[in-house]
Amino acid sequence: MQHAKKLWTIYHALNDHFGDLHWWPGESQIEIIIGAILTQNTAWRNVEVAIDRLRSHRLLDQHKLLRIGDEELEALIRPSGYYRIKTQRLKNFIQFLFTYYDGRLDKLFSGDVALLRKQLLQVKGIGEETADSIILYAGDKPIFVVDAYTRRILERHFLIDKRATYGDMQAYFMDHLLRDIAVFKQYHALIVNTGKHFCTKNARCETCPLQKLK
DNA sequence: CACCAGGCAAGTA
DNA sequence: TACTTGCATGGT
Repeated sequence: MQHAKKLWTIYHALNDHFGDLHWWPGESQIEIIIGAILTQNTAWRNVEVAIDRLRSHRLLDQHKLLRIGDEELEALIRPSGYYRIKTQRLKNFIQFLFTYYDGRLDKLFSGDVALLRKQLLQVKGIGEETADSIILYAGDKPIFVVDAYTRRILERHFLIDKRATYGDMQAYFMDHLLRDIAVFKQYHALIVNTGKHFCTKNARCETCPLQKLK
């Protein structure tokens, strides 16, 4: 109850400041999935360049990506960094999609969420945050996405201790908020924006909308 | 120049 | 379980 109240207070403070962020940026399910993999430990602006290059080559399409050679894909996504390993990660996902779901995203997202999450985590290169981003933003299914900003903000506001795992933090949100897909999407988006603008690694801004809550 | 960015896997102890 | 390291580009 106490936790729920804090989380809603934070949500409303951030929501008043940033407004509706309409996440995830991306026009199709496959584009969102590709972005989720490419943005791993990488600035989003670099990912945008890579995605635009794929778009201009009409490659935001699992059927096309199934056929593409490693070298061509590496060259196209190079601006997003880790381009060799990310090429393999993208192809790992595409292989998975065709092996178990006939290459169809509607099939991928038609079953049980918990099972889907386990399956995604089997794909080499998809960890918890990437799996949850795919499920929430591409699949439009209720799950909360945790990232480095989430940990930093929760720690700085004494809502979790340093030893908390990803699952601990995810449960913290999912157990104390309404199970509302739109809220989950917006809350994570608000956290990322707060992290980018106010709560960077070694800078804490006095104008952060959360400062006045303390 | 150093440090950071919407992680993950593999190795070590 | 809990650290450590490699992966790579582009902005500040």
